[in-house]
Amino acid sequence: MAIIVDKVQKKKDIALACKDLFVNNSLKDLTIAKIATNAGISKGSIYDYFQNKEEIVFELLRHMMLEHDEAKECKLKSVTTAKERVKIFAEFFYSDETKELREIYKDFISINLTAPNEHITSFQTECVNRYFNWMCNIIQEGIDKQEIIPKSIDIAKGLFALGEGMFISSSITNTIDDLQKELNQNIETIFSLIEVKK
Amino acid sequence: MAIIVDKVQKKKDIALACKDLFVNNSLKDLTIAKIATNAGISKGSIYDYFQNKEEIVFELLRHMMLEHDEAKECKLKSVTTAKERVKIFAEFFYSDETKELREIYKDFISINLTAPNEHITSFQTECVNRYFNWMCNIIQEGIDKQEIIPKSIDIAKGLFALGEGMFISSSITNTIDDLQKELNQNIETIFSLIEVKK
DNA sequence: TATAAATGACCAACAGTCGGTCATAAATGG
DNA sequence: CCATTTATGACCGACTGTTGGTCATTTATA
Repeated sequence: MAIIVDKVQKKKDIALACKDLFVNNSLKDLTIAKIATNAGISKGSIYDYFQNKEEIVFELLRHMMLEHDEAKECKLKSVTTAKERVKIFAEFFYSDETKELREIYKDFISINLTAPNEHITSFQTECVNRYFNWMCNIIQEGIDKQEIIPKSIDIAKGLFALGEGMFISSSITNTIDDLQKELNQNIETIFSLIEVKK
Repeated sequence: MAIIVDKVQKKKDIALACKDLFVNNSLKDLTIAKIATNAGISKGSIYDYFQNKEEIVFELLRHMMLEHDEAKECKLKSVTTAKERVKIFAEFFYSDETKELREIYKDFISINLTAPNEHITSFQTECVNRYFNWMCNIIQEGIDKQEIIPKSIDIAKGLFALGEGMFISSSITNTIDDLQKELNQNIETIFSLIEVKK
């Protein structure tokens, strides 16, 4: 009897329309009014689709991550060794292609640290868990192929956390001069320790 | 001609008076008015000492960290091996004694990720750099004592970042069941790789 | 015409400002 | 040495502008 909009699709449209806005502005400087204007709808309508500003960030992150994960999956297939794969994994934290995603990711971390939002984080929990598992699989494959020693599996999650920790540290304080260099050097060293000696 | 208050001391007093408030509330729920009431002064006076809410967090963090670092220094002296020292270092991320400090630390990370605040972060940069160096020294000492192999030094910063990354991940998403267990297991595994074989 | 979508005026809460008040230390003078 | 004046900085809270979020009303379409 009346138009029925696809709420799921519209949420996605609104979030993606604001991508540049979120990427180029600090979350604090962004107002609902600006976001609404940018998305070409009114302030009131924003609230028909999202409960607050934070939810828009989550929606945006969700879609950018899905896109990124597909690209990553492809790239991971293009190499064969566990070490190469781990390095590709670490690219998330410094490469140019993921610059925009990282900006949103920072907003996401920031939101969740200041104002934990139980019901929204489920997707992100899944997502990070998926990364942990992904890393575990890469390591396990390396073990199965006898590239690296069995106990490498014990530091699989740690490898991901190492990247995350360095990323946060270098974002917040300038305690790391060159994230890419530092990260890859750590990976090299760790692999020299876990590689099977022939 | 008039009373001159020790601004440095008063900043400290205000910040410390609000410790419980910051520890027990999410930063978002705290208003300047609440903070002022809690500190026993007026809203206007808050602005005589701080530019905004964020600065109070920084001030508070500064003092809690200094206190924590002294305690840590003591504790580090009580053990002898690099592995034990690294484990003590990692306690920051999960122990009961540092619970309050961690809450403020989370606020600090959150603030800096959403609204980088150039002129204030210098202390924190120093602080984190100090932690990095601290860890490097612990590792270097272990190398000098021939407990661990020379190239261990290449993952010293990584060891600290690993803790930070796991801490953030476990705070944000429940992707880590037991931070303490996981962290110590990673340290054990890494040390089993870098320990000098006799 | 019935109903969902979209709107923007509206409100309450908040951060941050500013003119005014007051206590006290210094200066003055008897 | 004490009484009085004066200068100053600490402190306050009313005020302003901005923002997040609501809701009665309007608009569009099937």
